[in-house]
Amino acid sequence: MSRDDITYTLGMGRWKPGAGDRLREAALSLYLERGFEQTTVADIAERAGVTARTFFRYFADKREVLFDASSVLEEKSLAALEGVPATASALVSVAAVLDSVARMVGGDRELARKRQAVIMANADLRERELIKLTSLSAALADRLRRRGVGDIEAGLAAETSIAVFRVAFSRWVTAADDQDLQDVIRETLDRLRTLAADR
Amino acid sequence: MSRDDITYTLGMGRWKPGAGDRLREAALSLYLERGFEQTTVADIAERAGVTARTFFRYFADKREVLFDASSVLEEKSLAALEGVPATASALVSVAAVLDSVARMVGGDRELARKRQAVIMANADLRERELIKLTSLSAALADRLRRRGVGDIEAGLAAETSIAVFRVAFSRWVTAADDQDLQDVIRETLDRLRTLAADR
DNA sequence: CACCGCGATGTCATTGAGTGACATCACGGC
DNA sequence: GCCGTGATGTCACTCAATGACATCGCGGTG
Repeated sequence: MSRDDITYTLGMGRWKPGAGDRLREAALSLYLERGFEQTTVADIAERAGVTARTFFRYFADKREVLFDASSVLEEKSLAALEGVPATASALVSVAAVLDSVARMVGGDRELARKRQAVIMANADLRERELIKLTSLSAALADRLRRRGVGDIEAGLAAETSIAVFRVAFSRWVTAADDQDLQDVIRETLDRLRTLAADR
Repeated sequence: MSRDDITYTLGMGRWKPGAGDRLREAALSLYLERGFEQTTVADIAERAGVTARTFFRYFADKREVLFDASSVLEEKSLAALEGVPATASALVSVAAVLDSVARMVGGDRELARKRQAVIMANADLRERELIKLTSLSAALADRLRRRGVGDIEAGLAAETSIAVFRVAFSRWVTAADDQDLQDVIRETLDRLRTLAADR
C-alpha cells in the first residue's frame, strides 16, 4: 500500500507538514479512546500517517507526547520571575510564577480535563507529570538562589509552589462551576499561609 | 551448565531461600557499578543466581527493586499518625508523621547516600521516587480528612510535608557533618513557617 | 513406603518500547 | 541539470515485561 495518498500533497513537500502535531492529536485521542497502555506507538503513528520510527524522532517516548508542552511552560514561568523585583520575598516571587502558570494552563478547562483524565488513569503518566513539576521547581529554586534567596528558603518556596499548584489545580479541574484558576491558586496560597501559622 | 552448584543446599529446599533479598542486593550493587540503564534484568538475576523471570515474580519492574521498602514506610508513617490526638492541627499532625519517617530513614546515612546516588543519576528512578512520596502524601491527606481536617487543608498539609521532607532530606544526605535527620526536618519545618509568614 | 498437591522456580514464546544504521527522495540552491 | 540536505521509511536488534506450561523437592496422607 502506497503512503502517498495519505501523506503526499502537491507543492507541500514530500510529506504532509506538521507530523508532530498530528502525532500529538492522534496520541491524545487514542489514549482517551482505549487508554494509554492499550495504545501502541504503531497505532499512533498509523493514525498520524507516519511510521513508528518517526514517532520516536518527535518524542522521546510514549509518554512525552503529552508533556512536551511543559518545556515551554517552564521557560515562560521563569521569564515571569524576571518581572518580579528582586527585593520581593521568596513566597511573593513564587506567587507571581504561579499566576503566570495559571494564565497558561487555565485557558481551556475542557482540554485540561481530558488531559488530566488520561494522566490520572495511568501510573506511568502520573510519574511523568510529577517529574515535570519537579523540574520546574528545581529551575525555580535555582533562579531564586541566584537572586539572593537563601538556599533552604529557595528550595522550600519552590517545592511549596508545587504543593499549592497541585492542590489548586485539582480543585479547579474537578469543580462543578466555572472558576478561574488564578483565583483558586491565590486562594489556596492564602490557605497555606493560615495553615503554616497554626500551632 | 547446571545451577545446582549455586542454588542447591542440603536440607534447605530445592533452592536457596531469600531470592528476593539476593535480587535486591544484586540490583543495588550493579546499579552502583554500571549505572541503572547499563544493567539488564538478566544481569541482576544472574548475580542473584536465578532467572530473569524470577526477578519479575519478586518485583513489578526494574525500578521497583529500589522502592519496595516504601510500602512499609507508608504503613508505619500512617500508623504514627494514629498516635497524634485528633485535636492537633494539620501541620502538627504532619510534623509527627515526618518525625516517624525520619526515624526510619535516618538510621543509615551511608545506605541512604548510595541509594540516593543511584536514584539521582537516572530520570526514571527519580520519577518513581516522586510517585512514592506522592502516594504517601495522598494517603496522608486521606487520613487527615477522615479525622475532620478540611479538604483543602488536608491536601495542602500533606503536599507540604513532601516539600519539607525533600528539602530536608537533600540537605541531610549532602551535609558534610553528621546531623540527625529528625533535627534537620524540624528545622526545615520551622523555616517554612517563617517563610509562609512573609509578605 | 508410594502417591499427591503445592509452591517456587525454570523454560519458552511473544509483544511492544526504544535505538542505530542505512536507504530514499522531494526540495531548494547553484 | 546536478547536488546537498532534511525528513522520512526500512530493517535489524536489544531489552523490558508477561503469559503458559513444565519441573521437582517438600510436606503430608493413606
